[in-house]
Amino acid sequence: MAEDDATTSAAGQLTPVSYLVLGLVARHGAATPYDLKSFVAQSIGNFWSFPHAQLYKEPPRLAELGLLAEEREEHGRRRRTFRITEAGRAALSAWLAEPDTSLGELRAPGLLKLAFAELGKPGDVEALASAQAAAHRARLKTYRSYTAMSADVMPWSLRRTLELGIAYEQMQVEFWERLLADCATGQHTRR
Amino acid sequence: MAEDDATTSAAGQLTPVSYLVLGLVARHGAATPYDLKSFVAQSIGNFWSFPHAQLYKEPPRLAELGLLAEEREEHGRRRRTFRITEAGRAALSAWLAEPDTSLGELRAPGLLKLAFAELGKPGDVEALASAQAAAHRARLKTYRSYTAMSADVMPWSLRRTLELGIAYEQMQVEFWERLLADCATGQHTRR
DNA sequence: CCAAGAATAGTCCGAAACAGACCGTCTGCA
DNA sequence: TGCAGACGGTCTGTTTCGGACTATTCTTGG
Repeated sequence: MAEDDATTSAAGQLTPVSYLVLGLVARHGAATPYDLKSFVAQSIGNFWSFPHAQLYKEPPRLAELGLLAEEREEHGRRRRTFRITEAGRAALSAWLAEPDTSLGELRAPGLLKLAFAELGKPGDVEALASAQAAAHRARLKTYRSYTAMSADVMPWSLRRTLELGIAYEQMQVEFWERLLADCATGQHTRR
Repeated sequence: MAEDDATTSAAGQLTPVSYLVLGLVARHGAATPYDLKSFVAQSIGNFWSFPHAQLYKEPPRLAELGLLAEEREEHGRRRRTFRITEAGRAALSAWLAEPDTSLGELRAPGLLKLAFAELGKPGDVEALASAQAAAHRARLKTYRSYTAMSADVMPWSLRRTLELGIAYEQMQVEFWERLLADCATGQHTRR
């Protein structure tokens, strides 16, 4: 397999983190790992946590694959700045072009606890539901405050993901509040 | 710290998987790792994937901590059967009793792709939205078929988590269908 | 002006998680 | 009776994960 087709040859080794990095670098023109860390923290990181160590490890790896170009300060903080290459842009485009049918995961500790609520003491569910509702309400509020951002810092695609985040949190709040209400009326063991 | 308080001493080393195993064993009285694997596959595994290797590794670990009791066939398939101990029941109760405020994660590859959609070709988003909507509709249908199950195999707590699953998938379907509709009318780049 | 502390920027490591290959055992039924 | 498919389990090599740790630069108030 020749190296002149980065799209094909590298695709197998690219993970979600890879595309996250490629996408962020492409969007911003150039970025240091630290920049990536910040971008992630205020966007996708809300849904999907990426340990920052990964955001430092991934760019050099992508550079080796020829998808990014690296340039490093010699002195001071020795920042590493990355830019996307043509091959990188191609790999990103190819990924964006293939529609994804995978469903992802919903790793919610509260949900796991609820699944075994029947084994706990009577009051436990109420407390859980109440805590969860509050936590999700808080996050919903945060998300809503983001909607005020201007289009410059928030491309439409990002705004769309924010909308999903809002819809998700709203659903969670409704779910836990409904559960709480049913607990109050003794409905929860029936149905 | 004395060993006579398993609740306190073991709590630090217990992960979500631990409680999943404790809970399943408690619910069913006794279980082999293989049973756990099956239980997980048809319930929580839909939201949160646990590699089966973990469900084989965790029970012996919990047995060492005194939270499970192990008993093994000497011949044939050499099944390992686990039962919950008093200490295990206590640890589980303690976990259920503390309300959880963590929000969990939403690891959805489609969402990641959407976040960078602005960098792709015009038709890409439609294809993605269409594929995602279809996938979530399919899962929604599966979940709905589960609601027919009797209360024997489906305790109320599990039924509740199923309800959340349904609400979640419904929200996803609506989100992607709305996006698709907006694409058709050229709305997506504005807003 | 300068010291303290906050924010910036990056490295490193051990412990888990993870995916999946692989291997025996048993049951039903053709 | 033989074999397909479900059962039941072990193992291994990578990645991921979380967090501790270091060093540089900026800010601010005394």
